[in-house]
Amino acid sequence: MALSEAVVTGKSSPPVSKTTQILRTAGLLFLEHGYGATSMDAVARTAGVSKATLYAHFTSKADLFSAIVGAECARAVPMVTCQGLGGLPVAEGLFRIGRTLLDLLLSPQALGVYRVVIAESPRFPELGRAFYRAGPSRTLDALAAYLDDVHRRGELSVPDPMVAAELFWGMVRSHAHLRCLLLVDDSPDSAHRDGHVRTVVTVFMRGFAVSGSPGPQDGGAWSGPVSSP
Amino acid sequence: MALSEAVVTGKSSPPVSKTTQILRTAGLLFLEHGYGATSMDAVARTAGVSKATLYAHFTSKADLFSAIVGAECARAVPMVTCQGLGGLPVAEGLFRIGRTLLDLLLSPQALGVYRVVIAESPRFPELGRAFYRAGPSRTLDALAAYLDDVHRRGELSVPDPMVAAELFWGMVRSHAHLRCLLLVDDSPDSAHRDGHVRTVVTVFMRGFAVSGSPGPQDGGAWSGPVSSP
DNA sequence: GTCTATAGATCGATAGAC
DNA sequence: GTCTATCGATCTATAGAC
Repeated sequence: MALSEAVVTGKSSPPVSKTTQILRTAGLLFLEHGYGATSMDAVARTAGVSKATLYAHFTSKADLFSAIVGAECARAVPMVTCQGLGGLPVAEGLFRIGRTLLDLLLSPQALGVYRVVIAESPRFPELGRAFYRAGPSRTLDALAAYLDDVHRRGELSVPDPMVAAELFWGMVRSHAHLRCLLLVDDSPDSAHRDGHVRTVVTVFMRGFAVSGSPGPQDGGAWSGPVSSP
Repeated sequence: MALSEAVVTGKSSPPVSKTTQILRTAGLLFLEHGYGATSMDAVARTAGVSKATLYAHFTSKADLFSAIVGAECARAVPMVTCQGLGGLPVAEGLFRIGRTLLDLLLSPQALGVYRVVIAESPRFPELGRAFYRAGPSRTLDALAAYLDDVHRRGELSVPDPMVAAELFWGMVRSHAHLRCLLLVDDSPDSAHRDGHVRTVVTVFMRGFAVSGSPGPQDGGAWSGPVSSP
Protein backbone atom coordinates (compact mmCIF):
# COMPACT_ATOMS: atom_id res chain seq x y z
CA MET A 1 0.00 0.00 0.00
CA ALA A 2 0.96 3.64 0.15
CA LEU A 3 2.08 3.08 3.70
CA SER A 4 5.26 1.23 2.95
CA GLU A 5 5.98 3.74 0.23
CA ALA A 6 5.75 6.60 2.71
CA VAL A 7 7.96 4.70 5.09
CA VAL A 8 10.61 4.22 2.47
CA THR A 9 10.52 7.77 1.16
CA GLY A 10 10.32 9.21 4.63
CA LYS A 11 7.71 11.77 3.68
CA SER A 12 4.06 11.40 2.83
CA SER A 13 2.99 14.78 1.48
CA PRO A 14 4.28 14.34 -2.10
CA PRO A 15 3.08 10.84 -2.98
CA VAL A 16 6.08 9.75 -5.00
CA SER A 17 4.90 7.63 -7.87
CA LYS A 18 6.07 4.06 -7.88
CA THR A 19 7.74 4.61 -11.21
CA THR A 20 10.10 7.25 -9.87
CA GLN A 21 10.50 5.19 -6.73
CA ILE A 22 11.64 2.26 -8.81
CA LEU A 23 13.82 4.38 -11.03
CA ARG A 24 15.59 6.02 -8.13
CA THR A 25 16.23 2.75 -6.34
CA ALA A 26 17.28 0.87 -9.46
CA GLY A 27 19.63 3.69 -10.39
CA LEU A 28 21.44 3.41 -7.10
CA LEU A 29 21.71 -0.36 -7.34
CA PHE A 30 22.73 -0.60 -10.98
CA LEU A 31 25.33 2.14 -10.65
CA GLU A 32 26.78 0.68 -7.47
CA HIS A 33 26.72 -3.05 -8.17
CA GLY A 34 26.60 -3.24 -11.94
CA TYR A 35 24.09 -4.89 -14.23
CA GLY A 36 24.79 -8.55 -13.60
CA ALA A 37 25.12 -8.25 -9.83
CA THR A 38 21.83 -6.36 -9.47
CA SER A 39 18.82 -8.65 -9.31
CA MET A 40 15.24 -7.69 -9.96
CA ASP A 41 14.44 -9.17 -6.55
CA ALA A 42 16.79 -6.68 -4.95
CA VAL A 43 15.31 -3.78 -6.92
CA ALA A 44 11.77 -4.72 -5.93
CA ARG A 45 12.64 -5.29 -2.30
CA THR A 46 14.64 -2.06 -1.94
CA ALA A 47 12.01 -0.03 -3.76
CA GLY A 48 9.31 -1.46 -1.52
CA VAL A 49 7.24 -2.98 -4.31
CA SER A 50 6.62 -6.48 -5.52
CA LYS A 51 8.29 -7.98 -8.52
CA ALA A 52 4.96 -8.12 -10.34
CA THR A 53 4.61 -4.36 -9.95
CA LEU A 54 8.15 -3.97 -11.17
CA TYR A 55 7.40 -5.91 -14.33
CA ALA A 56 4.17 -3.95 -14.80
CA HIS A 57 6.21 -0.76 -15.22
CA PHE A 58 9.19 -2.13 -17.09
CA THR A 59 9.10 -4.91 -19.62
CA SER A 60 12.38 -6.54 -18.62
CA LYS A 61 15.56 -6.03 -16.70
CA ALA A 62 17.25 -4.72 -19.82
CA ASP A 63 14.44 -2.23 -20.31
CA LEU A 64 14.80 -0.91 -16.77
CA PHE A 65 18.55 -0.72 -17.19
CA SER A 66 18.26 1.32 -20.37
CA ALA A 67 15.87 3.73 -18.68
CA ILE A 68 18.32 4.20 -15.84
CA VAL A 69 21.25 4.97 -18.10
CA GLY A 70 19.16 7.36 -20.17
CA ALA A 71 18.02 9.24 -17.10
CA GLU A 72 21.55 9.54 -15.76
CA CYS A 73 22.82 10.85 -19.08
CA ALA A 74 20.03 13.42 -19.27
CA ARG A 75 20.87 14.66 -15.82
CA ALA A 76 24.49 15.36 -16.74
CA VAL A 77 23.75 17.31 -19.92
CA PRO A 78 23.00 20.71 -18.31
CA MET A 79 26.48 20.74 -16.78
CA VAL A 80 28.40 20.76 -20.01
CA THR A 81 27.04 23.87 -21.67
CA CYS A 82 29.67 26.50 -22.30
CA GLN A 83 27.36 29.50 -22.07
CA GLY A 84 28.34 32.88 -20.71
CA LEU A 85 32.06 32.39 -21.28
CA GLY A 86 32.35 34.70 -24.28
CA GLY A 87 33.34 37.74 -22.28
CA LEU A 88 36.03 36.02 -20.24
CA PRO A 89 39.70 35.65 -21.12
CA VAL A 90 40.40 32.39 -22.89
CA ALA A 91 42.48 31.01 -20.04
CA GLU A 92 39.67 31.70 -17.62
CA GLY A 93 37.04 30.21 -19.93
CA LEU A 94 39.07 27.07 -20.49
CA PHE A 95 39.71 26.75 -16.79
CA ARG A 96 36.03 26.91 -15.92
CA ILE A 97 35.14 24.41 -18.63
CA GLY A 98 37.90 22.07 -17.56
CA ARG A 99 37.08 22.33 -13.90
CA THR A 100 33.37 21.72 -14.48
CA LEU A 101 34.18 18.80 -16.75
CA LEU A 102 36.54 17.27 -14.20
CA ASP A 103 33.98 17.59 -11.41
CA LEU A 104 31.40 15.93 -13.62
CA LEU A 105 33.68 13.06 -14.62
CA LEU A 106 34.74 12.36 -11.04
CA SER A 107 31.26 12.48 -9.54
CA PRO A 108 30.09 9.16 -8.11
CA GLN A 109 27.13 9.08 -10.48
CA ALA A 110 29.29 9.58 -13.56
CA LEU A 111 31.80 6.99 -12.37
CA GLY A 112 28.98 4.51 -11.87
CA VAL A 113 27.55 5.18 -15.31
CA TYR A 114 30.95 4.86 -16.93
CA ARG A 115 31.62 1.55 -15.19
CA VAL A 116 28.34 -0.03 -16.09
CA VAL A 117 28.06 1.30 -19.64
CA ILE A 118 31.62 0.38 -20.56
CA ALA A 119 31.09 -3.06 -19.08
CA GLU A 120 27.77 -3.80 -20.76
CA SER A 121 28.15 -2.14 -24.15
CA PRO A 122 29.17 -5.44 -25.79
CA ARG A 123 25.88 -6.97 -24.58
CA PHE A 124 23.80 -3.82 -25.23
CA PRO A 125 25.07 -2.55 -28.58
CA GLU A 126 22.86 0.51 -28.75
CA LEU A 127 23.49 1.44 -25.13
CA GLY A 128 27.10 2.42 -25.69
CA ARG A 129 26.19 4.58 -28.65
CA ALA A 130 23.29 6.21 -26.82
CA PHE A 131 25.49 6.99 -23.85
CA TYR A 132 28.23 8.41 -26.03
CA ARG A 133 25.81 10.66 -27.90
CA ALA A 134 24.03 11.82 -24.76
CA GLY A 135 27.16 12.31 -22.68
CA PRO A 136 30.74 12.62 -23.94
CA SER A 137 29.72 13.64 -27.43
CA ARG A 138 27.71 16.62 -26.18
CA THR A 139 30.55 17.74 -23.97
CA LEU A 140 32.84 17.54 -26.94
CA ASP A 141 30.48 19.51 -29.16
CA ALA A 142 30.10 22.30 -26.63
CA LEU A 143 33.83 22.47 -26.10
CA ALA A 144 34.53 22.45 -29.84
CA ALA A 145 32.03 25.27 -30.37
CA TYR A 146 33.79 27.33 -27.73
CA LEU A 147 37.20 26.62 -29.26
CA ASP A 148 35.90 27.54 -32.70
CA ASP A 149 34.77 30.87 -31.29
CA VAL A 150 38.17 31.41 -29.73
CA HIS A 151 39.77 30.58 -33.05
CA ARG A 152 37.58 33.09 -34.92
CA ARG A 153 38.50 35.78 -32.43
CA GLY A 154 42.14 35.04 -33.17
CA GLU A 155 43.04 34.29 -29.58
CA LEU A 156 44.24 30.80 -30.31
CA SER A 157 45.01 28.89 -33.48
CA VAL A 158 42.53 26.01 -33.52
CA PRO A 159 41.99 24.99 -37.14
CA ASP A 160 40.27 21.75 -36.13
CA PRO A 161 38.20 22.47 -32.99
CA MET A 162 36.96 18.91 -32.67
CA VAL A 163 40.43 17.43 -32.51
CA ALA A 164 41.54 20.13 -30.08
CA ALA A 165 38.49 19.49 -27.93
CA GLU A 166 39.36 15.81 -27.74
CA LEU A 167 42.92 16.59 -26.67
CA PHE A 168 41.72 19.03 -24.02
CA TRP A 169 39.19 16.53 -22.77
CA GLY A 170 41.82 13.80 -22.69
CA MET A 171 44.24 15.91 -20.68
CA VAL A 172 41.57 16.98 -18.21
CA ARG A 173 40.46 13.43 -17.67
CA SER A 174 44.01 12.14 -17.62
CA HIS A 175 44.76 9.34 -15.19
CA ALA A 176 42.66 10.70 -12.33
CA HIS A 177 39.50 9.46 -14.00
CA LEU A 178 41.00 6.01 -14.50
CA ARG A 179 42.30 5.85 -10.95
CA CYS A 180 38.86 6.72 -9.60
CA LEU A 181 37.18 4.21 -11.91
CA LEU A 182 39.55 1.53 -10.63
CA LEU A 183 39.27 2.75 -7.03
CA VAL A 184 43.06 3.01 -6.88
CA ASP A 185 42.87 6.01 -4.62
CA ASP A 186 40.41 8.60 -3.40
CA SER A 187 39.04 11.39 -5.52
CA PRO A 188 41.38 14.40 -5.68
CA ASP A 189 40.29 17.35 -3.58
CA SER A 190 39.40 20.77 -4.86
CA ALA A 191 42.93 22.17 -4.68
CA HIS A 192 44.40 19.29 -6.67
CA ARG A 193 41.68 19.60 -9.28
CA ASP A 194 42.38 23.30 -9.61
CA GLY A 195 46.08 22.68 -10.02
CA HIS A 196 45.58 19.96 -12.59
CA VAL A 197 43.21 21.98 -14.73
CA ARG A 198 45.54 24.97 -14.55
CA THR A 199 48.37 22.84 -15.86
CA VAL A 200 46.19 21.51 -18.64
CA VAL A 201 45.11 25.02 -19.65
CA THR A 202 48.71 26.19 -19.72
CA VAL A 203 49.89 23.32 -21.90
CA PHE A 204 46.85 23.62 -24.15
CA MET A 205 47.27 27.35 -24.70
CA ARG A 206 50.94 26.92 -25.54
CA GLY A 207 50.14 24.05 -27.83
CA PHE A 208 47.55 26.05 -29.73
CA ALA A 209 49.10 29.51 -29.44
CA VAL A 210 48.87 31.73 -32.50
CA SER A 211 52.11 31.54 -34.48
CA GLY A 212 54.46 34.45 -33.88
CA SER A 213 52.85 35.20 -30.58
CA PRO A 214 55.12 34.66 -27.59
CA GLY A 215 52.35 32.70 -25.95
CA PRO A 216 50.03 33.31 -23.05
CA GLN A 217 51.65 36.16 -21.17
CA ASP A 218 48.53 37.11 -19.30
CA GLY A 219 49.43 34.86 -16.41
CA GLY A 220 48.48 37.72 -14.14
CA ALA A 221 44.86 37.10 -14.95
CA TRP A 222 45.22 33.87 -13.04
CA SER A 223 46.25 35.46 -9.79
CA GLY A 224 42.64 36.19 -8.89
CA PRO A 225 40.66 33.47 -7.22
CA VAL A 226 38.42 31.46 -9.46
CA SER A 227 34.83 31.84 -8.50
CA SER A 228 33.02 28.57 -8.38
CA PRO A 229 29.26 28.91 -8.08
CA MET B 1 41.07 -37.86 -21.45
CA ALA B 2 43.91 -36.40 -23.44
CA LEU B 3 41.94 -37.06 -26.60
CA SER B 4 39.44 -34.28 -26.21
CA GLU B 5 42.26 -32.02 -25.21
CA ALA B 6 44.13 -32.77 -28.40
CA VAL B 7 40.98 -32.21 -30.40
CA VAL B 8 40.42 -28.81 -28.89
CA THR B 9 44.00 -27.68 -29.21
CA GLY B 10 44.32 -29.10 -32.67
CA LYS B 11 47.77 -30.50 -32.01
CA SER B 12 48.94 -33.35 -29.88
CA SER B 13 52.73 -33.06 -29.79
CA PRO B 14 52.94 -30.44 -27.00
CA PRO B 15 50.54 -31.85 -24.41
CA VAL B 16 49.03 -28.59 -23.26
CA SER B 17 48.34 -28.83 -19.56
CA LYS B 18 44.75 -28.50 -18.49
CA THR B 19 45.67 -25.47 -16.44
CA THR B 20 46.82 -23.46 -19.44
CA GLN B 21 43.92 -24.86 -21.41
CA ILE B 22 41.54 -23.52 -18.81
CA LEU B 23 43.37 -20.23 -18.51
CA ARG B 24 43.35 -19.60 -22.23
CA THR B 25 39.69 -20.43 -22.64
CA ALA B 26 38.59 -18.53 -19.55
CA GLY B 27 40.57 -15.51 -20.68
CA LEU B 28 38.71 -15.38 -23.97
CA LEU B 29 35.33 -15.78 -22.29
CA PHE B 30 35.88 -13.34 -19.43
CA LEU B 31 37.31 -10.67 -21.71
CA GLU B 32 34.54 -11.05 -24.25
CA HIS B 33 31.47 -11.51 -22.07
CA GLY B 34 32.50 -10.02 -18.75
CA TYR B 35 32.60 -11.57 -15.31
CA GLY B 36 28.89 -11.92 -14.55
CA ALA B 37 27.91 -13.20 -17.96
CA THR B 38 30.60 -15.89 -18.00
CA SER B 39 29.54 -19.06 -16.23
CA MET B 40 31.82 -21.76 -14.94
CA ASP B 41 29.75 -24.21 -16.99
CA ALA B 42 30.70 -22.35 -20.14
CA VAL B 43 34.36 -22.26 -19.16
CA ALA B 44 34.42 -25.99 -18.44
CA ARG B 45 32.53 -26.88 -21.60
CA THR B 46 34.62 -24.67 -23.88
CA ALA B 47 37.88 -25.80 -22.30
CA GLY B 48 36.87 -29.44 -22.74
CA VAL B 49 37.02 -30.34 -19.07
CA SER B 50 34.45 -31.02 -16.42
CA LYS B 51 33.44 -28.55 -13.79
CA ALA B 52 34.95 -30.72 -11.09
CA THR B 53 38.33 -30.50 -12.84
CA LEU B 54 37.87 -26.78 -13.12
CA TYR B 55 37.33 -26.43 -9.39
CA ALA B 56 40.27 -28.75 -8.75
CA HIS B 57 42.58 -26.19 -10.39
CA PHE B 58 40.95 -22.97 -9.19
CA THR B 59 39.28 -22.47 -5.84
CA SER B 60 36.45 -20.32 -7.10
CA LYS B 61 35.23 -18.24 -9.98
CA ALA B 62 36.77 -15.15 -8.42
CA ASP B 63 40.11 -16.93 -8.14
CA LEU B 64 40.07 -17.90 -11.79
CA PHE B 65 39.11 -14.38 -12.74
CA SER B 66 42.00 -12.85 -10.80
CA ALA B 67 44.43 -15.24 -12.47
CA ILE B 68 43.13 -14.21 -15.89
CA VAL B 69 43.51 -10.51 -15.25
CA GLY B 70 46.99 -10.97 -13.83
CA ALA B 71 48.10 -12.95 -16.87
CA GLU B 72 46.71 -10.36 -19.29
CA CYS B 73 48.46 -7.54 -17.45
CA ALA B 74 51.76 -9.36 -17.50
CA ARG B 75 51.47 -9.89 -21.23
CA ALA B 76 51.08 -6.17 -21.96
CA VAL B 77 54.06 -5.02 -19.90
CA PRO B 78 56.81 -5.73 -22.46
CA MET B 79 55.15 -3.36 -24.94
CA VAL B 80 55.54 -0.23 -22.88
CA THR B 81 59.29 -0.12 -22.41
CA CYS B 82 60.89 2.98 -23.88
CA GLN B 83 64.27 1.45 -24.63
CA GLY B 84 66.47 2.43 -27.52
CA LEU B 85 64.91 5.82 -28.06
CA GLY B 86 67.78 7.86 -26.63
CA GLY B 87 69.45 8.48 -29.97
CA LEU B 88 66.32 9.59 -31.80
CA PRO B 89 64.99 13.14 -32.07
CA VAL B 90 62.44 13.87 -29.38
CA ALA B 91 59.58 14.20 -31.84
CA GLU B 92 60.37 10.80 -33.29
CA GLY B 93 60.78 9.21 -29.87
CA LEU B 94 57.48 10.61 -28.67
CA PHE B 95 55.78 9.49 -31.84
CA ARG B 96 56.97 5.92 -31.46
CA ILE B 97 55.96 5.81 -27.81
CA GLY B 98 52.55 7.29 -28.57
CA ARG B 99 51.92 5.01 -31.50
CA THR B 100 52.89 1.91 -29.55
CA LEU B 101 50.76 3.03 -26.64
CA LEU B 102 47.77 3.70 -28.87
CA ASP B 103 48.07 0.30 -30.54
CA LEU B 104 48.23 -1.34 -27.13
CA LEU B 105 45.21 0.54 -25.77
CA LEU B 106 43.08 -0.22 -28.82
CA SER B 107 43.96 -3.91 -29.02
CA PRO B 108 41.01 -6.22 -28.41
CA GLN B 109 42.72 -7.80 -25.41
CA ALA B 110 43.37 -4.45 -23.73
CA LEU B 111 39.82 -3.28 -24.43
CA GLY B 112 38.48 -6.46 -22.88
CA VAL B 113 40.67 -6.09 -19.81
CA TYR B 114 39.71 -2.47 -19.38
CA ARG B 115 36.01 -3.27 -19.64
CA VAL B 116 36.05 -6.08 -17.16
CA VAL B 117 38.44 -4.54 -14.65
CA ILE B 118 36.67 -1.19 -14.61
CA ALA B 119 33.37 -2.95 -14.22
CA GLU B 120 34.40 -5.30 -11.41
CA SER B 121 36.81 -3.17 -9.39
CA PRO B 122 34.06 -2.22 -6.89
CA ARG B 123 33.46 -5.93 -6.21
CA PHE B 124 37.17 -6.87 -6.37
CA PRO B 125 38.91 -4.09 -4.45
CA GLU B 126 42.46 -5.27 -4.99
CA LEU B 127 41.90 -6.14 -8.61
CA GLY B 128 41.68 -2.52 -9.72
CA ARG B 129 44.85 -1.62 -7.86
CA ALA B 130 46.72 -4.65 -9.17
CA PHE B 131 45.69 -3.85 -12.74
CA TYR B 132 46.68 -0.22 -12.39
CA ARG B 133 50.09 -1.09 -10.99
CA ALA B 134 50.75 -3.78 -13.57
CA GLY B 135 49.43 -1.85 -16.56
CA PRO B 136 48.83 1.91 -16.79
CA SER B 137 51.22 2.76 -13.97
CA ARG B 138 54.14 1.02 -15.64
CA THR B 139 53.41 2.75 -18.90
CA LEU B 140 53.39 6.05 -17.07
CA ASP B 141 56.65 5.31 -15.30
CA ALA B 142 58.43 4.41 -18.52
CA LEU B 143 57.09 7.51 -20.24
CA ALA B 144 58.03 9.74 -17.32
CA ALA B 145 61.56 8.32 -17.29
CA TYR B 146 61.89 9.12 -20.98
CA LEU B 147 60.57 12.64 -20.46
CA ASP B 148 62.91 13.19 -17.57
CA ASP B 149 65.80 12.23 -19.81
CA VAL B 150 64.57 14.66 -22.46
CA HIS B 151 64.33 17.35 -19.81
CA ARG B 152 67.88 16.73 -18.61
CA ARG B 153 69.16 16.99 -22.16
CA GLY B 154 67.45 20.37 -22.40
CA GLU B 155 65.33 19.46 -25.38
CA LEU B 156 62.05 20.12 -23.62
CA SER B 157 61.11 21.81 -20.39
CA VAL B 158 59.50 19.09 -18.30
CA PRO B 159 59.96 19.96 -14.64
CA ASP B 160 57.40 17.37 -13.53
CA PRO B 161 57.75 14.33 -15.83
CA MET B 162 54.97 12.39 -14.14
CA VAL B 163 52.38 15.10 -14.76
CA ALA B 164 53.58 15.56 -18.32
CA ALA B 165 53.41 11.81 -18.90
CA GLU B 166 49.81 11.77 -17.73
CA LEU B 167 48.90 14.59 -20.10
CA PHE B 168 50.61 12.86 -23.01
CA TRP B 169 48.91 9.59 -22.18
CA GLY B 170 45.55 11.34 -21.90
CA MET B 171 45.91 13.01 -25.27
CA VAL B 172 47.01 9.81 -26.98
CA ARG B 173 44.11 7.90 -25.53
CA SER B 174 41.71 10.74 -26.14
CA HIS B 175 38.21 9.81 -27.22
CA ALA B 176 39.23 6.99 -29.53
CA HIS B 177 39.78 4.68 -26.59
CA LEU B 178 36.39 5.55 -25.14
CA ARG B 179 34.66 5.10 -28.47
CA CYS B 180 36.21 1.68 -28.89
CA LEU B 181 35.34 0.70 -25.33
CA LEU B 182 31.73 1.71 -26.00
CA LEU B 183 31.75 0.15 -29.48
CA VAL B 184 30.60 3.47 -30.92
CA ASP B 185 32.58 2.88 -34.08
CA ASP B 186 35.33 0.70 -35.43
CA SER B 187 38.93 0.97 -34.42
CA PRO B 188 40.80 3.69 -36.35
CA ASP B 189 43.11 2.40 -39.05
CA SER B 190 46.84 2.84 -39.17
CA ALA B 191 46.73 6.14 -41.06
CA HIS B 192 44.34 7.72 -38.59
CA ARG B 193 46.43 6.53 -35.68
CA ASP B 194 49.52 8.03 -37.25
CA GLY B 195 47.80 11.35 -37.78
CA HIS B 196 46.40 11.47 -34.28
CA VAL B 197 49.72 10.72 -32.61
CA ARG B 198 51.46 13.28 -34.81
CA THR B 199 48.99 15.92 -33.67
CA VAL B 200 49.50 14.94 -30.06
CA VAL B 201 53.27 15.13 -30.40
CA THR B 202 53.04 18.57 -32.00
CA VAL B 203 50.80 19.97 -29.28
CA PHE B 204 52.86 18.34 -26.56
CA MET B 205 56.16 19.70 -27.85
CA ARG B 206 54.73 23.18 -28.14
CA GLY B 207 53.24 22.91 -24.68
CA PHE B 208 56.53 21.87 -23.14
CA ALA B 209 58.92 23.76 -25.40
CA VAL B 210 61.97 25.34 -23.81
CA SER B 211 61.52 29.09 -23.65
CA GLY B 212 62.19 32.11 -21.47
CA SER B 213 58.84 31.75 -19.78
CA PRO B 214 58.59 29.37 -16.84
CA GLY B 215 57.30 25.90 -17.38
CA PRO B 216 53.80 24.77 -16.54
CA GLN B 217 54.65 22.93 -13.35
CA ASP B 218 57.02 25.20 -11.54
CA GLY B 219 54.14 27.11 -10.04
CA GLY B 220 55.81 30.44 -10.52
CA ALA B 221 53.04 31.90 -12.61
CA TRP B 222 50.35 30.68 -10.36
CA SER B 223 49.18 32.12 -7.13
CA GLY B 224 48.96 28.80 -5.35
CA PRO B 225 45.98 26.66 -4.57
CA VAL B 226 42.67 28.40 -4.65
CA SER B 227 40.64 27.75 -1.57
CA SER B 228 37.16 26.75 -2.52
CA PRO B 229 34.23 26.79 -0.09
C1' DG C 1 42.94 -36.46 -11.35
C1' DT C 2 38.89 -36.68 -13.93
C1' DC C 3 34.45 -37.81 -14.68
C1' DT C 4 28.86 -37.86 -14.00
C1' DA C 5 25.31 -36.35 -11.39
C1' DT C 6 23.25 -33.34 -8.35
C1' DA C 7 22.57 -30.38 -4.37
C1' DG C 8 21.12 -25.81 -2.93
C1' DA C 9 20.33 -21.31 -3.98
C1' DT C 10 18.98 -17.60 -6.97
C1' DC C 11 17.79 -15.79 -11.21
C1' DG C 12 14.21 -13.46 -14.58
C1' DA C 13 9.62 -13.57 -15.50
C1' DT C 14 4.58 -14.90 -14.85
C1' DA C 15 -0.24 -16.66 -13.17
C1' DG C 16 -4.06 -15.67 -10.66
C1' DA C 17 -6.50 -13.58 -6.56
C1' DC C 18 -8.00 -9.14 -4.94
C1' DG D 1 -2.48 -1.84 -10.29
C1' DT D 2 -0.68 -4.45 -6.70
C1' DC D 3 -0.06 -8.34 -4.26
C1' DT D 4 1.50 -13.61 -3.05
C1' DA D 5 3.20 -17.62 -4.78
C1' DT D 6 5.62 -20.09 -8.02
C1' DC D 7 7.60 -21.86 -12.47
C1' DG D 8 11.49 -23.24 -15.17
C1' DA D 9 16.02 -22.28 -16.07
C1' DT D 10 20.67 -21.45 -14.66
C1' DC D 11 24.13 -20.55 -11.45
C1' DT D 12 28.22 -21.87 -8.16
C1' DA D 13 30.05 -25.52 -5.95
C1' DT D 14 30.39 -30.39 -4.33
C1' DA D 15 29.79 -35.63 -3.56
C1' DG D 16 31.01 -40.00 -4.99
C1' DA D 17 32.36 -43.50 -8.64
C1' DC D 18 36.31 -44.84 -11.41
